Amino acid sequence: MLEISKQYNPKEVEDKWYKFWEDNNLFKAAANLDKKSFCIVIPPPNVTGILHMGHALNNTYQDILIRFARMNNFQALWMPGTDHAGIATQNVVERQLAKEGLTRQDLGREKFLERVWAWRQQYGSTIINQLKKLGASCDWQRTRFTMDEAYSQAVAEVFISLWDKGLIYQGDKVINWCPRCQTALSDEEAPHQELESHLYYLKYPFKDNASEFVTVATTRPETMLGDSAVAINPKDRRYKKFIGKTLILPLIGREIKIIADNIVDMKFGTGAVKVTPAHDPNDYALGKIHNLEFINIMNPNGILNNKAGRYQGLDRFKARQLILEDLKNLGLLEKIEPHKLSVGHCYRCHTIIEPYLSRQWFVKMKPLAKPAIDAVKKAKIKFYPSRWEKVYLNWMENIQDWCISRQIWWGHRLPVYYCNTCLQQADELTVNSEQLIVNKNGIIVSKTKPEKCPTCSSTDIYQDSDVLDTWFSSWLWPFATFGWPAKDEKIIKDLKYFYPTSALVTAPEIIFFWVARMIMAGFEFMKDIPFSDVYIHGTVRDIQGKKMSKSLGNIIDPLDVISEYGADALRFSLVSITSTGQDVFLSKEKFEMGRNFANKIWNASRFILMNVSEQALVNIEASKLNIQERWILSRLNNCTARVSKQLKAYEFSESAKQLYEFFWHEFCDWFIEIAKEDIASGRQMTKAVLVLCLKEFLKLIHPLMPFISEEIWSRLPNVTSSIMIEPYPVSNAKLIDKKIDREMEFFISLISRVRNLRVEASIEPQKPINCLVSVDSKKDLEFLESLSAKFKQLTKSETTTFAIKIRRPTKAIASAESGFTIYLKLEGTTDIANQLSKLEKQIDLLEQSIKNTSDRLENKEFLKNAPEEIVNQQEEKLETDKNTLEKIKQIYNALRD
RNA sequence: GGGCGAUUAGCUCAGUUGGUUAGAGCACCUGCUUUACACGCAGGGGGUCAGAGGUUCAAGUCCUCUAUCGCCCACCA
Repeated sequence: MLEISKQYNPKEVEDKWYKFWEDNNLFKAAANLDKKSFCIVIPPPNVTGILHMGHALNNTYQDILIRFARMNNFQALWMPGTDHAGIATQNVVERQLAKEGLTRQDLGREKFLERVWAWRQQYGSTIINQLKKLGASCDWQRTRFTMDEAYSQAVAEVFISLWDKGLIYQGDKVINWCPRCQTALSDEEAPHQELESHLYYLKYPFKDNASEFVTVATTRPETMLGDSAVAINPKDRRYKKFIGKTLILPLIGREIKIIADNIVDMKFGTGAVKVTPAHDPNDYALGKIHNLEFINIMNPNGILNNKAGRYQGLDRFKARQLILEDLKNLGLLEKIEPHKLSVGHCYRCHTIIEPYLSRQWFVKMKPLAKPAIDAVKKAKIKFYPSRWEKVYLNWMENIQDWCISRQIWWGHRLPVYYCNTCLQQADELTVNSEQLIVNKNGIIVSKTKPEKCPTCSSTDIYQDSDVLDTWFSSWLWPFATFGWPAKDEKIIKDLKYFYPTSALVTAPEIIFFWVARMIMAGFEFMKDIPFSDVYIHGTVRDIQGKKMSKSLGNIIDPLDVISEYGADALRFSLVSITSTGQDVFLSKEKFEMGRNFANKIWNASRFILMNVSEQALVNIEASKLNIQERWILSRLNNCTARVSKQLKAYEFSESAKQLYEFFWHEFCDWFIEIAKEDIASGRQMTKAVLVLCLKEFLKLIHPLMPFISEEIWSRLPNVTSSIMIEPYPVSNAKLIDKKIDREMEFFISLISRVRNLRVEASIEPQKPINCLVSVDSKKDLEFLESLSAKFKQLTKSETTTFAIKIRRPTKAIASAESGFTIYLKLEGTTDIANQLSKLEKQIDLLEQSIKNTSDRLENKEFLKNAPEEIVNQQEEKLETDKNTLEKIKQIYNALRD
């Protein structure tokens, strides 16, 4: 046993056990009708991803749930996989190409995609390997990728199904456009951030009188090049008379009309608003209603085009500066005011979004949202913490159509084909007020390329070049990972068994992107919820509360923490620090807690293993247990009950604290210390209890700290199989003994008092003392006498006398609590003044407390309203306080004399 | 403009349905090479629970308002 090192070294342990678990297929889960299923689908990390603290937290929770369920005899499946992450991945590969001086256009679509697949081949499993370091017990043989052939079939199937139902349409709309990525984005992909900007007041002269103007206010002056009207509110007295008049658009010289619309806010700016239908969603609506010209002034890359006159070729922000200068020179810039505005930013590259008119594909969301709203309202799906339900419902009830087409190459290409012949014959596609394409001629939606056009039999057919939003594949994750819509027997069996899944664990920023859409897809395609519980955890931040990001340089790399402190330390620290749903502020030092705890577990185990031989342990018989053994079993079962309850309720940090408290402060601090002498004297029952407690504790902690628990487990006598497949401990209520708990509390406070007295009296730590304990009742006396050897051992006293109400010995210092007074024979000098002041303080506190309590008990309202239990409690408290006060006063008076 | 969260010890945070003297980890102070562990042991100091009002026999906990910080949503050009 001596080969066990003094310090726990996770490096020697973790990889070994992970390999063992994988080699023995312990993460594997197939449909098994003899067991209940428990399934979690992993939030698929991006293939470009590297493990960060957010992943560490997210996956630790999932692993805890899965391991807990597995040990509770569920058929537990954690379905892993990665997401192709369209824009993100394309950006990574394009950056790589740029280093070679190439663009994706240089390669062409096909060659570029080959490059991406090659990249994926090389780096795509990085994050999977990192999850393994964390201890994630996913069924890796099932690992899915959103661009797998089967998965892509599911995506196409879904597109076609929605198209057939009229829920997908192509339309011209002002959408969020990223000029850097050069693609459309959904509203969720263009989060707004507030900027300190300006409101510019521009003067537009009248056609018939160039010395008169209408002043408009705008935050994006460059868009004036595309103006096709100025709008005012018809009720606005200032402008009423101008309705229908013509203005000359400065710099461009185009004639534009003044129109009236109720949408215009008279109080904002000047009350007159420039209308740019191709570059603003509101103006677009106005343009539709008033039949205005849609003038697109910009190329997809944010450079102004030939509609921009002499500003053609300039970047949108350079053009803004120049236009302002020019207007100023012409005397047409009235003023500039500081103005806060919130602007959309590309969620991938943070470039400012351009509202941009283009033809895109959309999903009509309102019909999909309905069952998804009901499911949450009727609690078929529950959020933890529940406050997220409101956020979810608010979004769902105001849901907008979803722009799903992206002008990039990496992703699922739209299963849409165009017949050139039909398109040429068809009139320009007309769009009705709902943005639905009315004339579908020429559009063919199909899983594979049709050989000829079903309408005209032409073979001049080409595929739409757009790909689908990444989330258009992710929203199918809970069932497409099982192989839906294929009809193989195995796939159907698995789906039926594991779907709906049990819990989904994710961060709040993913609720709209993914959680909400999965719920909608679940109802639409599986006719059922995708999961019943959604656990939303907080965001991991640095110690100043900032999000961790590479650019801020405030990242704590989980892999560093693992290599320095171990995966168990990482997991345990994260979970204990993070309270339900709150953001967590991290610094490296915080992981010391987990490391220290692992080390404590290690050393306590080392101690037990050094003292327990390989021989068969005696059976534990309740009747043969002594007080401390009964006590620790009571505490163990109390802990077991609470931890199980907490894990079922997603109270992870509570369970971590519970386990920490039990193991460190009850088992190690008291039981092992007390047990040392019993071990020395060869008491077999104590050894059996030690081993039992350790075993049960290891099982309890295993979901949180899988590696160290497995390592120690494997070293225990008579252990042959993995702790992973042990049944999770169940609390035995009969062993929870409140009376013993109270008695031990009494004993513990007695020991603490003695130790405290020692320090106060400056008695050297090792010096044996003579201790007299006076108790109030015979019952207490008997109890203490049964523990008298332990008392001596723990207080290092040479002689100990217990008695009922002894008289105070001369030359002694003393200390008291309600049930006892302790006297230490005084030798040499002691700091009496210090003693007195301590006692005075104690007296003050007690007197205050007694006053409060008796006031309460004299209050008739209190007696009338408070439950009996509380009244009794207060009466008891008054008694014990009085009792203690009396004792302390005696000590005080004696000492003073 | 709406919504949510936070404000408790020097720091980071717990505190279940209101009910004894408000807890933990870290940091701090005093001791300790006590043969499991200094990543440790023993003892200790430290809080007007952001502020104001209210409900109640009883408020850190419930209600209202205020302040500060943070996050999310929203087509104020």
